[in-house]
Amino acid sequence: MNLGALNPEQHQAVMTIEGSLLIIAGAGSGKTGVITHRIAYMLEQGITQNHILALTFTNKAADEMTHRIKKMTGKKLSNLTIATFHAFGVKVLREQAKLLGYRDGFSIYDSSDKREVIKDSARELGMVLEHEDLVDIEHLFGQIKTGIITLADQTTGMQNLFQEYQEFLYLKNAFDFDDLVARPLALFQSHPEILAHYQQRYRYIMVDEFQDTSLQQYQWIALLANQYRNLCVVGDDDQSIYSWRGANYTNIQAFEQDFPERVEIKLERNYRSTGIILEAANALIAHNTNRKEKALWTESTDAEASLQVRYLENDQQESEFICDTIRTLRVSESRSYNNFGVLSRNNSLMDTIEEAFIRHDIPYRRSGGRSFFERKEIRDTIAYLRLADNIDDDIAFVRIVNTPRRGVGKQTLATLREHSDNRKESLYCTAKRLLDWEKPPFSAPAVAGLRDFTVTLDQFRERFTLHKDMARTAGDMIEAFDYWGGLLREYPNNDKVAKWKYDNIFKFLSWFERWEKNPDNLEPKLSLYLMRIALAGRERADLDDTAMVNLMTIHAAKGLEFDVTFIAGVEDGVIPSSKSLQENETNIEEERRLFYVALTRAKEKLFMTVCHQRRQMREIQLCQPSPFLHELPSNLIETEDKELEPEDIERLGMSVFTMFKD
DNA sequence: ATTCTGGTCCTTTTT
DNA sequence: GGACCAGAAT
Repeated sequence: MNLGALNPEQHQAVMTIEGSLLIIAGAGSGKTGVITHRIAYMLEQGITQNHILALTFTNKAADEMTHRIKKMTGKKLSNLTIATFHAFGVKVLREQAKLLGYRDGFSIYDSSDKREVIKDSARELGMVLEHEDLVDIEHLFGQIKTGIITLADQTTGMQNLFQEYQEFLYLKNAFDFDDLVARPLALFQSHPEILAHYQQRYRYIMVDEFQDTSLQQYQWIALLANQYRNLCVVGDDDQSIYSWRGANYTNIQAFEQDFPERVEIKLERNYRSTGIILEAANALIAHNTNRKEKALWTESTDAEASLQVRYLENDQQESEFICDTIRTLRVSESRSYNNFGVLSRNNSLMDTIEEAFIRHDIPYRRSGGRSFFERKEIRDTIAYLRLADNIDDDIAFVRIVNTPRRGVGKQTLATLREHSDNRKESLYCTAKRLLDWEKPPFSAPAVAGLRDFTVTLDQFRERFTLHKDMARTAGDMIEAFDYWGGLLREYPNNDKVAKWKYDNIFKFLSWFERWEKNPDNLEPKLSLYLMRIALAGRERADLDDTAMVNLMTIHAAKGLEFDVTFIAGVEDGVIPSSKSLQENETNIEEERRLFYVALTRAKEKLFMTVCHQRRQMREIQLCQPSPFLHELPSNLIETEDKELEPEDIERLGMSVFTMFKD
């Protein structure tokens, strides 16, 4: 380990391993390096892996850290816990599942699964829900579970629905995302002996991205750290961008109160961005109130550096500009594709850009948004696996019982539901029970379809319990269910699409296989893989290290950096998002932080693009530049074709007029 | 009667 | 491009 490379503040942060520690780490201040060095130092001091817990927000960050520490120490890290809060929650829940009446191999429900369960619960109570109600309730239940609001304050109808929802989850042997934090916390609060057990085990705790912890997550780790009080939190209040998910940057203040003996270290030297970019970012964030004063500084002065704003006519031209610039810079400055990052406030903006990348043959990697794992064929495959693993997973059952089509429709499902509700039995078990009747209460095709389905699935369930060649088994299962035939029927005159989709499935299975066969993987079980992908969700396993341009939301870009960064759609209503401001005007500060995060991703060159008009949901919308642009010192910004000179504003006015004429 | 097929609305950010 | 509801095909 080379501690010499650290600056004095970083050095102090690494060496302070006993007691509580608050590290305020500005953007690009080498935070990850400090955390990994600190863990490596602990190991060097003879602290066993067992006693160390490091919590992060994304799997990517956790993997990156593990990788770096492994490289630094050259040790096998099988007992070191570096995980996301949610993954750590799963670990605790697996260890304590019995206590909660759950069986091993429970399912984890994401928000669309959650919505289905709410629907089921409502149906059970005879409630009819509009789509909007559903979204609201989903949100409400999340808030109840994360402790933002209390169940007792809700109407009796809502309380009943919530109870029913919980009951349904339990019957399906499933947890939703919020449970992964809420249940372990509740367990620690109600069972002192369990808490004591985990306190003994995890004596050194570290939390990354502390500004993004929810109140509940903070309570959880504060409880865990209460015995040994070796808690180190690392955060930057200026990069708090998850308040909509319950993140509460006042946790920093709570920490200061709860751990008065803490040591506080500020990392203010930035190693990432050039002076121009940093100065602009500092000027922007200074507009926020109620923040910890920071002065980021850098010694980097680079002649190549630049900060540009480009005004384009529409989103097509914006995409063209981005493509052109990437292609030009790649050649003229011999940069590799993966040194480029293209960021946007929301997913939908990326569609046009993505199309342009395809048109121009620019290899790209799109993360966040509708990812690989959200493709229908992949979700179907996962549902097959989920049901094979957890027979009570009704949501998976409903998804695939008629995929490919096998004559099991609405009516059959209704009958099935009716019979399962009476007995509190899962749909799959109900189906099997009813099929054994002399005269099953289904139509003839449905009987045949269900029979086929259950027989095949049972056969593969058997094979999965061997925990051997699971990816292979999964492939055989897809084949046995004739997914290929289903695809051909679905795309009768487009077998290219069918082929592509089928290939996706096997690409997915090859990742599964790689995970399964990895020698570092101590417990290759189907349920563990399913949990892993449920938690990794949108993050695609970065298996291919081919150079690709990175296309992502600003949220997804946090913690990353790019030599050349584009921020697309720097327009009023996009960033700051009108939706967000509608919700609450004070959200402007969070939107500003979001923009701050975007700016500070750039190392050398930063391009911001603004369109005059943009196609959104079949309609052409006129756009104004983002008010945040005025908060950047104008002397730093280059606008190559000075389009905002008075005569051009007039021209813009003209085009607005022409628009309305149509 | 039941499954299937073809038209509508809507998209902030994610573990 | 998907979830939803209304008619067509079996």
